[in-house]
Amino acid sequence: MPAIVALPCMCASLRRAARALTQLYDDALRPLGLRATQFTVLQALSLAGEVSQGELGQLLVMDSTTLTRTLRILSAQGWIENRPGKDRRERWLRLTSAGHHQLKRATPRWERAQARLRSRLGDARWHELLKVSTEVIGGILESAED
Amino acid sequence: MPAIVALPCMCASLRRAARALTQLYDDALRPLGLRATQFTVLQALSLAGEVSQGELGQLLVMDSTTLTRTLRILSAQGWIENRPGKDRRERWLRLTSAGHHQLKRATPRWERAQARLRSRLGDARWHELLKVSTEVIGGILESAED
DNA sequence: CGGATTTATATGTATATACATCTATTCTGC
DNA sequence: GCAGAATAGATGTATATACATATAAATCCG
Repeated sequence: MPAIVALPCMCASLRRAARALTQLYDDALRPLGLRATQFTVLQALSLAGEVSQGELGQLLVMDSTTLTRTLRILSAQGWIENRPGKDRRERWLRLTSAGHHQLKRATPRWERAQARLRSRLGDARWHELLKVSTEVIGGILESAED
Repeated sequence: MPAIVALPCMCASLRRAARALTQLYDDALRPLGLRATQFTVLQALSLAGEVSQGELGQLLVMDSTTLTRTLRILSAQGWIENRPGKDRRERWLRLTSAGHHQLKRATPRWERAQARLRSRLGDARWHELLKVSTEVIGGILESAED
């Protein structure tokens, strides 16, 4: 096993960690034909309830046009549905019952991946990483204001 | 500015942070026609010296076949060159002088992005995040051994 | 009210990413 | 040394991602 060398660039370091994490979660979810990213969208919709595509993009800090393609895949699987709102430019998204079911089926595997990682990291670093990976975004969005 | 909501999934949280970071660094490097990912490869090669594609993949925790495409772009720009090693399956990679020059040109912009983020985050969290984002990978690779 | 502006999403395009598979090469056991 | 296994990288394919631009709808202002 190669030792993991620190990188001086925060962006490179976080992207690298994200790649490694994605491997772990993708492996866990692969038997269900679900990618980590797709699981994230299902879980986010389950937590957020009915939201517009733009709101989902804000929640995930993801360009809302990027979501167009991912949502199309999830729609094709029958896991989400969308309908126009009063403002007919918007699309309101929610899980279908098949989507709820798929999320439910995937959740134990996701929990095992989380638990495995958490036990390897230790609770302190686990919470630390979860917290800082959320906080760091604020620092970036502030900068972008100007 | 939307408040950033914590996500329960570590993978989702890290991927989201990586997207946000990538925005910041891409914005900083855009005037040079360089993506954050490409900068990462140039910087990694500068730090690592001449390495094979596989070794670079290990350093970045990136599938070495993924590198094939990125390296092609950097080669087309004249920033890297590769030659076969004694083992003729391998490709040994290194920066060209144009590559060194491009890295040098990009470095001040990268440093400003790093400094901006670091001052927003504070030194403690900056170091924390850099450390944990490196350590978390070990936890994953161990799991994958079995 | 109506034209100009803004906004939400879709589409075209380029890069990032991994996996399955393929080819060329090296290594291993005999 | 050779046949079979293992390895390095290339290629095909699918998804992830952002940006520029297009389209449609809403809002603003005179």
